Amino acid sequence: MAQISESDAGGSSSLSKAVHILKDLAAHSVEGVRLIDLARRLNLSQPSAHRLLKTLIAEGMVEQMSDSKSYRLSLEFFSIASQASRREGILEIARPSLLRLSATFNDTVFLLVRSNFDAICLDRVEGPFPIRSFTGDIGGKVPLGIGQGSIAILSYLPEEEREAIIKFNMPRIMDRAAIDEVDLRIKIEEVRRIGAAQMNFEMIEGMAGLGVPVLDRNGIAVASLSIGTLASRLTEMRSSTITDLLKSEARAISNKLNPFDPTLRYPASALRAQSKS
Amino acid sequence: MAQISESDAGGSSSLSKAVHILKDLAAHSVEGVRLIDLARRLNLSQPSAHRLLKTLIAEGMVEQMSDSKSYRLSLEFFSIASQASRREGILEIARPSLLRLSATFNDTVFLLVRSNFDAICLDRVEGPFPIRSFTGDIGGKVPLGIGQGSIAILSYLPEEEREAIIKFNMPRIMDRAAIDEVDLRIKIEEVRRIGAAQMNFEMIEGMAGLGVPVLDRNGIAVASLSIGTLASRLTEMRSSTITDLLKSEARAISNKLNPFDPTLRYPASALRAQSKS
DNA sequence: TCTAGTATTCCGAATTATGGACTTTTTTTA
DNA sequence: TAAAAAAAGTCCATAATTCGGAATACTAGA
Repeated sequence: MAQISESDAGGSSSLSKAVHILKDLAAHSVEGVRLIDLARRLNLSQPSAHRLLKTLIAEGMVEQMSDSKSYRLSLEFFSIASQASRREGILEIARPSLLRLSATFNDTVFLLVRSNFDAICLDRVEGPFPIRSFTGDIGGKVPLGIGQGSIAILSYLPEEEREAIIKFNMPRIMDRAAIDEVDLRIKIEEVRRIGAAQMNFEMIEGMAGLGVPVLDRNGIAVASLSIGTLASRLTEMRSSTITDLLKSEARAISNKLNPFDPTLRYPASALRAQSKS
Repeated sequence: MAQISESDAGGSSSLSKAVHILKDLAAHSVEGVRLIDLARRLNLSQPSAHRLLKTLIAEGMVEQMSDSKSYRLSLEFFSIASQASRREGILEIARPSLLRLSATFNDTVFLLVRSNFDAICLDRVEGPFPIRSFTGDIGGKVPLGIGQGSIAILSYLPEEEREAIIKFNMPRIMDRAAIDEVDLRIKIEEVRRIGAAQMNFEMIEGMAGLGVPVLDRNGIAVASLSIGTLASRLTEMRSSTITDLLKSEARAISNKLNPFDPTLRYPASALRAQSKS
């Protein structure tokens, strides 16, 4: 699954390897990872992998299961991350919307957030039907351009940025979906016209979905709200109601998100006073 | 705040520094962190800090805010971290119980999990009253021995381990609560007798709580279920009902956790087949 | 008990990180 | 608005750290 990723351009280092290790551990967090498998998957020598793991353990990011010798991410890692009070952020703000939507439609609802060239699934509320989606579970990533939520975001990025992303992502997209650049551009135009991304053609058999962007104050997408459901359940009528509700929740989130985003709006100097060590 | 931590014993490395950077970024995630401040706080030369940050950015763990030049953790980091909490699946398994409990009592319910010498709050469902707890929000940590949920776990660890923890944690505990070792040991015995930890003496004024352990098949605590409420609401009668319900939910979780905990019970070989790269 | 297959440790070779000095950019002050 | 100050980012010779082959210690299965 998780490739070594990216062009190895320039500053490779032991740190990169360590990060790859963390990612690999995350990808196999349930069963844990054995040293050998890790080393093989990431093309590391066994001693190197071992040394890095040892350091990561010393730093509390990783732990070794006592039964088997397998390694996995430590909870402290999770704890550190959640300490980062991005908590005040979109996740908490959006959660009530997700719950409302899920309860209203009896479908699975997703919150995707843009991260560079990808959309990351930040939250997900399950409906009663088992849904297969591109993003997979919370934490999953898709290239911008695949799936409704993801396309909804892509469609509402500044043109220049969008172009760059399309250029970069097109190969990745074609790799995973039967779409070419023309299809994608047509789709984007449609999304911008309607304000929502609907999947007519089924990219996963039997599945369908609908996504709308969550915009910042400049009208640029930072996230998206989407639902995934059985294709048979997405009739014309339902689909229009759903779109409306998604849009209104997205707007609600935008409003809560925007009024004060100090990290973006205020001159950096104004904040600095607080951060005396 | 965040110290450079620990004895610098043995394997120091650039990786350690990188981890310190990540922790520092986590601690200052609201405003973002400037290169200089980071370097000063962590005793790094500016070029080193810069180089490490560059690598972390290349790996997608960190991003640079475009307005100021400050750095902060990227969403991908959070994405990886959230995988860490999914390890045992206990989060998903326990959530329904939390919801039920919270709905039944109208109080705040916590799921704590053991992590080395601490208990980490993995999940928390809010009741209508604002509750202050030791663990704080999701992701928060307390030393094992402080608070009901935490004591519930401590009480059901193997004796030897428990002793080691008490020895290690006692200073940290006394630092934060008016309890000495004798009090703690008496408390633990009581918990083991009753099967639940109840806070009679109020450690946070006006607050009270009740916690029960979630045991693995060997009767060792891996987590705890607890509620936090106003002291005035924890009458004798309520308290006994609540205890019963907590216990029954804890047992339910245990059962779901145990019958198939492949990572623990099955010969490692049985699992390996699946984990072909 | 023996025999893989792994995990862990050692250690000399060499690749990599390091920080002083320098350039560029941003912010503050006059 | 310009000049000064502060911070960000870059370069490079030096020094230290990482690297991986090989040896050793475990562990599970036969």
